[in-house]
Formats: sequence, C-alpha cells, structure tokens
Amino acid sequence: MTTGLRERKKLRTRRELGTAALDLAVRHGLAEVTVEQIAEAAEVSPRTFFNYFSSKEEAVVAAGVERARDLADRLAARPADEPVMTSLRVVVRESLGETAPPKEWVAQVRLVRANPALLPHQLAAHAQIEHSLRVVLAERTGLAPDDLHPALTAAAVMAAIRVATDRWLGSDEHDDLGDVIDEALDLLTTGLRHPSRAP
Amino acid sequence: MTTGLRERKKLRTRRELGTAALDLAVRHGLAEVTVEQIAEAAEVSPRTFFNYFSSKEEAVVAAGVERARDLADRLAARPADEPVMTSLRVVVRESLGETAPPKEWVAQVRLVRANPALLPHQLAAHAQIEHSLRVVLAERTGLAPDDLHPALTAAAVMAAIRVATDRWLGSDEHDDLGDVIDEALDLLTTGLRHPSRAP
DNA sequence: GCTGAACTTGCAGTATGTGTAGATTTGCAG
DNA sequence: CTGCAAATCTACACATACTGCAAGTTCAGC
Repeated sequence: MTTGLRERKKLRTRRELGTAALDLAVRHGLAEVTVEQIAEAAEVSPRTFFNYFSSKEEAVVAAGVERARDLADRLAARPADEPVMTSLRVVVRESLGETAPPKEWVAQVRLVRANPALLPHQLAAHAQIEHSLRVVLAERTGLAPDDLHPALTAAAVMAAIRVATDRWLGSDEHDDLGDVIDEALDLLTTGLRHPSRAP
Repeated sequence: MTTGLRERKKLRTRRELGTAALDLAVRHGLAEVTVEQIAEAAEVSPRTFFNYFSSKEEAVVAAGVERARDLADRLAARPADEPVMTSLRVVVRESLGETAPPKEWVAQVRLVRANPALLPHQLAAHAQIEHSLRVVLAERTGLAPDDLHPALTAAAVMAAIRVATDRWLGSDEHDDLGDVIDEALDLLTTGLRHPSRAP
C-alpha cells in the first residue's frame, strides 16, 4: 500500500503552504502577509492556495493541526489496559519533545497570542484534534463514539492543554510546560476540587 | 449611574446588527447573506457594520455571546459560601430557561452545526464567555485571576456545556438539555472516571 | 449654546474568496 | 509504451469583504 505519487504530492503542497504561511507571518506580521505571497513562497498559484485552505489564518494554524494529529496516533499505540489518564500523560509528554517543546510549535502559539484574529482558527484546529482524540478514546473504552464520556474527556484534556499552555506563555515560558500540563490534568482527575490554599 | 444615551444607542445598534445577521442567515442561508443586507436590515451603513464586527460570522455569533454573558452575571450573584459546582449548576439551569431553551439560541447553535465556517467564531465566542467565568471564579475563590484552577474550571465547564449541547442536537433534541449538561458536570466532578458499564 | 469627543458615513482602494473552463499531470489498462 | 479517464493546477473574471481616511453628524458637559 504505497501511497501514490499524487497523494504524496498533495500532502507536500499542503505542508509547503502551511509552513510558508507560518514563516511569513512570523517574519513580517500576519497583516502584512498576503495569500499571493504565501502561494509564491510555496511555488503554486494563488488559486491553488484556496484549493487547500479557505483563508490564510487557516493555513497558519494548519501546521499545528498536523503536529497534534500525532497525539491521537500515539494514544492509539498505547497498551489498551493502561489507565486512560496515564496514557494521556505519557503521550502528551512524548509529543512535547524530550528536551524542549518544538520551536515551530512555540512560534505558532506565540503568533496566535499576538494576533487575536487567529484565535478562532486556532480553536477550530483544537476542535479537530479533540475529535481525533475522541474517536481513539471511544475505541479504547468500547463506548459509542458519540457517548458523553469520551467526548468530554477529549474536550477536557484539550482544555487542560490549552489553559496550561496559555499560562506557560504568560509566565514567559519559565516553568516546565510538561509540569504545568500535568498539574492541570491532576485538577481534572481530582474533579476540580478547590485546592487547599495552604499545602 | 444612568448609562448615557450614546452608550445605549451603541448597544442597541450592536444588538440590531447581531439579530439581523442571525435572522437573515437562518432564513436564507449564511452564504446568501451579504454584509450590505445585514446593514440595511439594521438601518445602518455597511461601513458602520465593520465598526462593530469584523465579519458577518462574528455578527451571527455575537447574539449568543451576549446571552451567555448573563451566565457570569448570575454566577457572581450567587452566595459566596455555596460550593462552586452547585452555583454553576444552578446558573446554567437558570439561563437555560424555565421550560425550554430560548429558541433564538437554538436557532444559533443549529446554524453553526449546518455551517462549519461558523465554528471557529462560535468557539471564539465561547472563549470570551469562558474568560468572564474565569474572572468571576477567581474572585469567588480568592485565587489569582491567572491561577490554573479558575482558568481550568471555567474551560472545563464550557467544554461540558459544548459537548452536552452537541450531543443534545445530535439526538434531535429529545432529551432534556439540562439533564445532559448535569450529566456532563457529574463526569467532571468525579474526575472523568470511567463510568461502570452496568449501572 | 458652545466645544470637544465620539459616532456615522461615503469613497477609494486592496485583498479575499469562488465559479468556470481549459491546460497539465497522474493512474491504469491494454 | 500508448492512450484514455480522472484528478489537479492554473488563468481569468467577478462579486464581496474589509480598511484608511476625511468629511459630516450627534451627544456630553460646561
């Protein structure tokens, strides 16, 4: 089952467009970048750009989606008898990178922070990832794919990652992101109980 | 502290534009509606529309934001010694309406379901509400406004509402929405533990 | 009433996004 | 290898979305 040339080429173009969009936006500011420039950087016609993405915002964020799709893949690869939350902690750690978070990803989340116009599309991207997670979780637990439990678990975990990342960015990336996320996941597993203010 | 005429007028225009956008989109389909039509329906120039919203999608979703802002207001009005989750359950029930969910709101979420292009903006709107909730929760618990706990609680609750609503829409609005949301909140407070499959 | 600030508006110009039709490339069977 | 069918890319045309600017117009406070 070798993926045909056609398919590979398409994927390559998509990636090309995504990274070009991100690169240009980081370098010159989102507002200064036009679709024409992105298309040119990816060596493709402007019309073709719109065959892949419906806006430059979507393209900028697309790279992140692909990165995060591997979260679901990794999750599916964990042993089925491992507690779900354990699996989730492991895969999140894994995809955060051994040493530091991938700098492409950091550039992206920083860009979103600086450009509120990107937020809607960032959140939509998260929703896609959330959906992938939900599907895997449903298989894993043997529940229906539209059951409340896998859906909410996926949503809550994505929320934890989002909130933790935001906090991490806000604190000038001083803490270890993995630790912050773990803390957030702890809160989830303890039912969001009010933490004692004197530990 | 009577709000000046100016301010009231502005709010009125904003509301006018939002409801006009929603109305037209429901009636004719989102794609068929132009900003010009929305502006005309609100008796305002197209240029003015863009002084309020940066796209028609944002306008369509704005009505929902305002409705949901009252969630935070209601929450702030609950007694401070009531357990947070209890307060949340109460205010969600309250704002769902005594008998049935407000039909304007239902129309809106249905529209988003039918038009994926609206999803990003819907999620951004949720993020705004989430922020309001977070602020109130922080005050309530006496924690810093950027603390992980209020932030994650707000995010998780919004996620619960979103997932529950989606499920409710998917099941042809047969169940009681309030019950579905309660179920989702239960999952949150029990730490998302895997529900026993034989109750 | 007068004055400054806030809001609205028209206009001009650029960028976004889509339908269509024809060229180009790829997959595949003969 | 050849040629056909389907997928993809591209150019062109066009409507709509959005923004900056320089007026008008309306409101708040003195």
